[in-house]
Amino acid sequence: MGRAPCCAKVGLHRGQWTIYEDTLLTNYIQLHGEGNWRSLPNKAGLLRCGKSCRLRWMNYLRPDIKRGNIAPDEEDIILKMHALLGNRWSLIAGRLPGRTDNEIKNYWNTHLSKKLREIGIDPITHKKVNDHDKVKDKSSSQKGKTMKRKKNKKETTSLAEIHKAHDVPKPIRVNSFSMAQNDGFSPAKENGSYTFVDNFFIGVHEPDLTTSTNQGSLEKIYDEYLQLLQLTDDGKKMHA
DNA sequence: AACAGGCTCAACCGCCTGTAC
DNA sequence: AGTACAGGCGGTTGAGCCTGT
Repeated sequence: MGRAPCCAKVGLHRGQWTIYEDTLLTNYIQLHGEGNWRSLPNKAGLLRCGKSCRLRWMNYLRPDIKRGNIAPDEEDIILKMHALLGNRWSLIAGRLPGRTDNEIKNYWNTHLSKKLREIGIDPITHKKVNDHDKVKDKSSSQKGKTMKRKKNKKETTSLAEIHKAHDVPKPIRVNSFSMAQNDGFSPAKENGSYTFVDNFFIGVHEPDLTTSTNQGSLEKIYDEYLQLLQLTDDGKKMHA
């Protein structure tokens, strides 16, 4: 028996949300709270898929959404977290209050991955690439819109497989982390303005701890994730 | 000014996971 | 234990804007 679609798609609105739809959704959630996304559109009088409502709320309408450019310290967190976790955008977003996974994903794809490539860092492995690879990559990035659109599934799968090579444990779904600070953090090696740990690129900016986020310093955040990875790794060994 | 190509980001799609029954 | 459903996630798309020629 096949899986039922998340919603009947016939007769539903798609594409850009109107101000009226936004108002309906916001009003409904303010009255009844989040959740029950499947039944929400009917109750709120929206001709939208429940998933679409959830996405609109999470990525745009939520009152705690932070708008505007990504700050350098936020960028550092993204780089460090991506180096540790790969494309676990929701986990990374959990460390950036007011930022959404979609926003971070977009920022990574449009700015950071490009930036890394320009300074000779592979955005997937976070390791230095040689000049030959850089040239190759540059030429491929200049391909036209059509070529970009024709990117097929197979290619993306192989990228996903590369990510798996990080051997990053699949995280449990959580909204945020709260862990004890680990004091066993080894200082990063400096290479110009780039920061490497054992030849593994973890950031462009020198972390400015005087402008750290209200979640704590970057070092602390980084420590937490290292500890998390350590714990998960220990757990695997215990079960093996 | 007009056009083409590039860039950005909101939204969609399909799969995965957790949970209730 | 098996099944179905709801929610969540990451990858991808495409409309609209920007920029260079």
